Amino acid sequence: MLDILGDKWTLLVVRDLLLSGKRRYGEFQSSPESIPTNILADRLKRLEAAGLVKKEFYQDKPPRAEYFITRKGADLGPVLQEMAQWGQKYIPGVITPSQFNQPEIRD
Amino acid sequence: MLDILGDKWTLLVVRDLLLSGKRRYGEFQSSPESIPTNILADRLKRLEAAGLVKKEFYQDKPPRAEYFITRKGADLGPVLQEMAQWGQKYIPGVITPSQFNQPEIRD
DNA sequence: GTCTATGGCTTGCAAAATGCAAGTCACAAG
DNA sequence: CTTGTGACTTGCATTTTGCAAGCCATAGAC
Repeated sequence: MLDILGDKWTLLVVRDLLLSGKRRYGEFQSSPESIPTNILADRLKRLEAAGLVKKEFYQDKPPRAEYFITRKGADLGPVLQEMAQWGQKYIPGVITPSQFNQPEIRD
Repeated sequence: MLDILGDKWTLLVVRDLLLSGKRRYGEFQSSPESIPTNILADRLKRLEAAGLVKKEFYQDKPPRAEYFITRKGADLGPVLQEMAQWGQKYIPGVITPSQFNQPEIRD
């Protein structure tokens, strides 16, 4: 399990998918933590391989895709929420969004 | 937050402290995931610096210490439990101990 | 006394992962 | 036909990891 999630950037991508409703490459890149682009590509691949994320093309020329969270990935919600609470309590300046959007799940 | 926890080995050490009641260097080393010894030393230092762990010497010659979880560290319990549940559900062969021990907290 | 073991680390170094900048590819707009 | 956008890939220097070995103090075995 920690082989998949034991890594800063992976969790961040899952968080964006799950709590912020981000779907596109550019949206992930624009997160304030500014993930390096090659790492982002790599993590999306790994997450897809691990079945936490589904990649779907919404056009062919040029190929453009969106990333959706799967049920398996969405079930990490409680973990992220607990982490958010902990961060809120102990780390000054953590901003937890007051409301989460409910992500669209695709399997 | 992920600066502290976004790393496989750190979480593993916290888990051992929190759920398995381990306190000594050798006990952490003997976990089935077999953390490299230099990494272990480094993570314990970081955890102490981050205030999740307290190091206490129980003898002087030779110096021998035990590591205790702090309140701050113990509050990660719910996160670990959620992770454990997720792992149980999705990763075959994860063994969750049927009972956790209640850790001694030192601040 | 000398050898071996134990606990808790540190050191050296090769291998892997990361971070940054730059390049690519397909198209769309001005 | 030059510029821009989105989604990546590539190259390479830096950092982190993993493995083995070494070290230090003391306790127990012979």
